[in-house]
Amino acid sequence: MTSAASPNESDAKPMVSPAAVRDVALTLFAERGYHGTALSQIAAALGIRTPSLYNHIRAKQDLLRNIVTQTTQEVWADYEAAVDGVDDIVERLRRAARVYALRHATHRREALIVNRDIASLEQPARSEVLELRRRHARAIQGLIDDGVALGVFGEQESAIAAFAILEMCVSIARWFSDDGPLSAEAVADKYSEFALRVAGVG
Amino acid sequence: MTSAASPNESDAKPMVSPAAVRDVALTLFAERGYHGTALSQIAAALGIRTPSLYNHIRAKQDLLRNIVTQTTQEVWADYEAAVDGVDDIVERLRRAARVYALRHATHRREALIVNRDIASLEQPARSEVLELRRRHARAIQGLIDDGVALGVFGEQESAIAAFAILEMCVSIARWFSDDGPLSAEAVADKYSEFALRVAGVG
DNA sequence: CCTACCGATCGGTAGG
DNA sequence: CCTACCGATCGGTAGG
Repeated sequence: MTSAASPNESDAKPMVSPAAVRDVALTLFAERGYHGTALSQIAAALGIRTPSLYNHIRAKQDLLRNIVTQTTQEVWADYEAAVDGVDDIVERLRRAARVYALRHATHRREALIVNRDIASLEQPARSEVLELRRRHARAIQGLIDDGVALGVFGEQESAIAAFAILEMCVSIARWFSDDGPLSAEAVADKYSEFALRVAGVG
Repeated sequence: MTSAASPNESDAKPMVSPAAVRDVALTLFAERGYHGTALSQIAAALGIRTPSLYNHIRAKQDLLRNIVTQTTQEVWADYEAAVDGVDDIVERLRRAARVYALRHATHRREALIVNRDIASLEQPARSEVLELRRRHARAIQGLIDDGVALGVFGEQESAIAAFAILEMCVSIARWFSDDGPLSAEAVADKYSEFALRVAGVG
């Protein structure tokens, strides 16, 4: 009885790591919010006592900052990769919306936390995250402006349309399930079509 | 110096009421979330001590329940009034989306709380609110189904389109300002157009 | 990884 | 509307 216990839960032995703490925090923050989650709950889910968490993290706030900043940076990297080398403006917007929608179906917990607990993120991280999000929104707005200039998109209110498209995609995190009838890819395809319609394509 | 002090803030005298407590709670819950707001902060904003709040409320949870249930009921009443007596299916969806969008521009704090702190609402209120929201979403989905059956709308995935439309409107609460270039009515008009496009009109 | 413990703050009550 | 106070819980530290 000294080795190879069950992976986690109440009566297990070892098996805790910074990544495991982060994963539990991801689940609980997404469910109850940052302020609604106590470190004692994270510890309990891992089968350890609260002070033992400090072998893996330095502070509760670090968990939030880690989750939110990493996710936001990945969103921007996704965007750049999605439009890189693509010339057609319809295809650029389609891909930008698609990759954003896809992330919200495949990283639901991260998305819920980013969009709910940013106010709980301390400075300077909060400002950095907000700046990166603004850059993303402006990029989407720029795509719409480009399409309008080319006579391909009809929506003149590009800033509002960009917000509407992004937030529509964010909402996927609130209902998507891997057990549902549609795959993450199918949902992403559908939402990228919605995005083009909002931009006034065709 | 015995009567008629400034309306509120630190050095005022009387002027607190259940409605005033609710209004401050609305602002602080919207800013920091339910669990992120302490009753001591609400009291401080009103210029009174924490225990004095209990002359106006019975518990912190009552404030949240009051805000969330009232808002949700108003949303449903808005919907029913908006489509009542309207036959044309395009106009029905336009009005349903318009009134929902308008509410999110004119009741931003309520909207932010409803969409962020429902998990903090205790039972049975939470189930009641979620049921009413589902009814609303199904009603929007029904409008899309009707339009598709009539050959007016092109979007077959009516459930997903309904969610996308609703959440797009919700997001207005995250950026709208009365000081911005567009009025609440202009924004509501724009979003109701977005809604029709998502439904695949024309 | 633990027990023991810290000061601070939480929502809320007693009793004016 | 207040002061005084309650038990519970918070994030976090000491010291193994």
